[in-house]
Amino acid sequence: MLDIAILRDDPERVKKAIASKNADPGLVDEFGRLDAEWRKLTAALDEKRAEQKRFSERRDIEGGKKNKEEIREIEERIAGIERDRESIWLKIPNLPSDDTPAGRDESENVVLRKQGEPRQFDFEPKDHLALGEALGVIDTERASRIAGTRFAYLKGGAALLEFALIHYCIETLTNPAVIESIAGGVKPGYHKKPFVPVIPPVMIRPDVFARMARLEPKDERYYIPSDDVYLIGSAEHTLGPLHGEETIAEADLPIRYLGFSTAFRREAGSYGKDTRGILRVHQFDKLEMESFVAPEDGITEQEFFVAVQEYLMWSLELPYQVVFCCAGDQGDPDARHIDIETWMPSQKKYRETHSADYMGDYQARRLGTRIRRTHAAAGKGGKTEFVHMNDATAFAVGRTLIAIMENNQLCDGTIEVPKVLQKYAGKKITG
RNA sequence: GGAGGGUUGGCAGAGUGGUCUAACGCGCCGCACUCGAAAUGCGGUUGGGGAGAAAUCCCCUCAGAGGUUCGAAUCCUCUACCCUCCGCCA
Repeated sequence: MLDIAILRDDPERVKKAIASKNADPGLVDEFGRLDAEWRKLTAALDEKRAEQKRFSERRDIEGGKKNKEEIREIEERIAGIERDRESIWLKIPNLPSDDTPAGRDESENVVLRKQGEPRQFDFEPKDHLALGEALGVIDTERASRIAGTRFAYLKGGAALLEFALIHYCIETLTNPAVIESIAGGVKPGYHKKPFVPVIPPVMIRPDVFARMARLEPKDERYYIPSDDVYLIGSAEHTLGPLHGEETIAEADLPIRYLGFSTAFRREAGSYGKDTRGILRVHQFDKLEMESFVAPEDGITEQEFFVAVQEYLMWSLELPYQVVFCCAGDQGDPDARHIDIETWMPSQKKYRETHSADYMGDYQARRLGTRIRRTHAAAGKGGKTEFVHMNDATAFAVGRTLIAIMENNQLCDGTIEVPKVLQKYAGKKITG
């Protein structure tokens, strides 16, 4: 939810900004019209209510009765307008940061940097499914008979590799020395607090989901009508609301979580896309970073998250590129969106394996997550304001498995385990 | 699934129809004292919203929604959550 002050003070700026995200700028005019009406009625209602108090103080029962009816009338008119205003308000997406590249869709995303060279094979590389089936570690055929398309069994070496990634990731992100060095690389002296590992709920109530601005598109979500809950599409969905309706002391920031959960996605509208293997499936496991910081640290924190992602991918020795997503490719609640794409030899292109989203206060406003300033330095002592939130992938396990299998395959169809994972999964996957 | 008890500001906690404009305390913020701090003293401190150039004034907010009443933290209804016990269960 966007700050109402911006909507009122500079609607033209908002119109321009949301148009760049392919949203309808007419929403802003519609909001302005309803807001003006709402303000007029609210002033009238407040006056009537003040009057009502005076009637009751005087024990003027007759006057109170009559005035009360007038209050009800105005209340009814406001209720409708308020509902309309709210529904328009929620449709207005977050504004892109100043440095977000312009562009209508992903074709206009900007590659910021590349790391590692795609490997030159002296044989024809296979894709992950061919490799996995030959080794007997990925089974989509039986999975489709049992659960439907876009499901898979990960067995043996593939399962071990998943646990290795999880173990390695948790060990890395909870290691104070590693985090200090990554944070220091982003900005000297930047917050060096390690992550707290979390296993969050995988079900979420509709109202909370909406406050996270992640309920839409509903087609993409699994819904369980008997209990009125949704399955999450990312640990972000239940980590983000963790401090809803709370006021966090500034001294306790940043709060950094590393969530591990299964993610559920219906993949509606992706029929026929990426149907082979486990690149796009209904159920996959993911390690997700989520953090709460003071507004002035918001962008640095996102850069820190990207640095963590790069550290992880660099240490796995996988070739990747960092991409700044243009305004048109940003999610609704995002102010700044950066992706990491990893080289997939079978497709001879980089595919998205990570994303890092900076939301500013867009989610925090509706979640009611505030911080209380404790330092008088900036004249902010004791004041509360909305926290700024970031979320980012640490490992989308399935896609990382694909990248490891395809990039590290040998001519005999076995797979070399990245060095940093060998102590958990052995040197090689042979089936 | 059944029975009972709860939910009050950042925290703790009083308040069972009319100065609740929510006590006392802790914490927090500001000021004074101090070289600085602690201690102390004084003042402020839920969160939102509206009107106004401003000073300021007003409204909402006691888990959430609705109701009764001239008047609700307090009475009624529903919902959510927490605690205790029983049942079931990994």
